[in-house]
Amino acid sequence: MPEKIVNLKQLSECLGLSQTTVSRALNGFPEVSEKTRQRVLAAAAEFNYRPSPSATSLATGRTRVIGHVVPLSVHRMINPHFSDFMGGASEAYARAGYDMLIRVVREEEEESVYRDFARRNRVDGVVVHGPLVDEPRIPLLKSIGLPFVVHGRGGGEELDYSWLDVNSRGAFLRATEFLADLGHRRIALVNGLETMNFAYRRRQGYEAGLAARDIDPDPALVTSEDMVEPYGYNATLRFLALPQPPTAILFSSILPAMGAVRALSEVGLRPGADVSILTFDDRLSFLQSGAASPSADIPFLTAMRSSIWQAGERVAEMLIHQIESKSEDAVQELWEAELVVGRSTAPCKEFSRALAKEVS
Amino acid sequence: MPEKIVNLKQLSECLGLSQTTVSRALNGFPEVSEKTRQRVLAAAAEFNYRPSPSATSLATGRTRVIGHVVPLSVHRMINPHFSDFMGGASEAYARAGYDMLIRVVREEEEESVYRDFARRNRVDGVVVHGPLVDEPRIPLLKSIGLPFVVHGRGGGEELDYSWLDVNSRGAFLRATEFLADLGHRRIALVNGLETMNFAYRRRQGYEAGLAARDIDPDPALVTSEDMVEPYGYNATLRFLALPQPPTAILFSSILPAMGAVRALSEVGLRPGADVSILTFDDRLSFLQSGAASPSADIPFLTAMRSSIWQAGERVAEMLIHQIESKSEDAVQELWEAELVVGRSTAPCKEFSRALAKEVS
DNA sequence: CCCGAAATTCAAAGCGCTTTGAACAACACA
DNA sequence: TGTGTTGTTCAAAGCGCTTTGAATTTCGGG
Repeated sequence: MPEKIVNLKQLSECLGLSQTTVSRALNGFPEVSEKTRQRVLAAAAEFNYRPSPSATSLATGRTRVIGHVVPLSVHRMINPHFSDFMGGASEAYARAGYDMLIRVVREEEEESVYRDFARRNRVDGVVVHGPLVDEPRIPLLKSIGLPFVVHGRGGGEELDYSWLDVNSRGAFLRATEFLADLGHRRIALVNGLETMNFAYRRRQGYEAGLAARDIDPDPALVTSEDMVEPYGYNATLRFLALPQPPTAILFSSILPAMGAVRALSEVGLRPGADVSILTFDDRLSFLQSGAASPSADIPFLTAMRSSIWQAGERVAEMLIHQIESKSEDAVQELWEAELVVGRSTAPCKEFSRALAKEVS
Repeated sequence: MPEKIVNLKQLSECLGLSQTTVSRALNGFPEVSEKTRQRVLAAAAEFNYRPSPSATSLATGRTRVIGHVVPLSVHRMINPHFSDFMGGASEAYARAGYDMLIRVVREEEEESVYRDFARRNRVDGVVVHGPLVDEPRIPLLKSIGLPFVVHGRGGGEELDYSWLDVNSRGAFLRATEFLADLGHRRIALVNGLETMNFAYRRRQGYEAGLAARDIDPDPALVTSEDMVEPYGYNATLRFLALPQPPTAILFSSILPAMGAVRALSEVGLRPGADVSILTFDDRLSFLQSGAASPSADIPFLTAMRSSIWQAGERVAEMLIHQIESKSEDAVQELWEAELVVGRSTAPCKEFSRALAKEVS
């Protein structure tokens, strides 16, 4: 039996009150007597009254929905980094009583979709994903006045909007120095697409790290693509075929790093012992074992870690706060990735030999 | 400058027409003269008019939004199978002009959320994910009259609701027979959680396959957990430590299978040559290389394949059709997984030896 | 017992759209 | 010239909520 639905009017008639009073009682306005409020709440519970979202949003202009606009380009929705971020965000939304709305659009439609969202109150705010080095969405959203928080940063001015980002440059600087300090001189970088600002910054960090250790960058050791597993597999095999293969490889994500592990095992090389592998690790949830297993004491892969799931949660919180406080103040958070040493990195063999010779 | 927004009333005033006529012209009603319709369309384009979704949905009861209710239990939202499905679904929604709404809820709230969705037209329909062997959501949704399509099937009566499923039992029967025909007698199963109906059916297929080849099932060779990478890693190591380790392992997803590959490489065994590995492969997008790489001619893993992305697209289409045609007819689709032979399976060594001895 | 202030409650006007039922033109036919 | 049709257009009544401005009740103090 399709449950009988009751609206505000019916509820107020049952109570012998006006809609105004019932509405106010339900929404916690102060000018309702405590006795009445209790009566109203009791009746609402009894009849299982729920306000209609469309009516509420028509009347108030607020929807309690946050939008995520996803360009159709395969690269985004698809990937587990994105969905882990969304997992975190949707939990935060759930806690605050919001829903998440996803709209997949053709690249060129993105702008007009934001305009619609804003003009017609489809959503109360949006999250901007994967900002490019030159990011047009940020000025657009500012100009139309739709609340937003960026996951990452655009390339230019950074102070007049809210964002949360990981210190990519710092993380890759640190990672490169770590490998160099193990004696590696030929360090490769398997980077993400460098139109994305985070990838661009990672490259900067990598180059700064090389410079800090007086290593000449070699263009043959750098590659930039979409961060999927086969990419790491192919890149690794290509590197190993070089006249002077790298002794360490730095990966932008754990997915290509897994591809690398597969490639190494196929050619009979061991991660760590033969080729050092260090990866940025977003702590993708499906790669973590639930309970702390004993073998997890020393992780397999050496990594710069930062949870993208938590980033999603935090971005959602920031956005909801911005919406509810109606504040215009930009809030920024820069997270540092944590270096976790695992078994996939080791001192460079050539370096050790050279060192031994020198000592003797 | 927050763009000036124009509503139906203003638009009709500019045109010197009534709201009725303008609304009908825009929505393609036949009783508007062609001349007027053209004028209206032109003006709507000029002023960039868009109807307000909340007003429309308040007036019509339709929202052009499809809901996905995701229980908070970590296992679901999190995993790439789910998000690949969602990727496919959201593309189908985009094509049809729908939005996807995601609501994360505590397990025990799920029922009341469906009730709200239905009563207050929050969404036009919902997709049911991961049906259990005994699935309460199906009768609930039927009783409240909210359109839905199930990805998978419940355990009981299957004919009175719409679903799309892969023939899990058939796929695992086939896979088991394939391994048995390579001479393997000790075949392990690394299954998903068997409260899920699909996992339950996979187990049935596996057991049927063993029975068909006169192999006694060994409980020590079967395990059932959440399908993440470390699970496959741990399970494989555990199997290898058995007094009589399996010579072939059947995986319910490519993620634990990847964990297995990692485990094997750590203990110095080769997939295929030493231990055969066969996995169900949902064609997770982030594991496919974009372009057909030459090395992809013979895939690495032998697998039963079926694209979960496409399943998402199709489920979305079925649901939209159900909503728009208002038809009550249940539609079912059962997809067959395709066996793709890769390099991770090979004849059983013991068996080959036995065979050789016999022949000589 | 009356008065003004404070505490409650209410009727009615939106919010922006769809849709019903009626009105109005235009037209052919007798 | 009047009549019935057909083709167009319209005013107004919702849809279910919030919110304004006014009305009503309550209550302490004179």
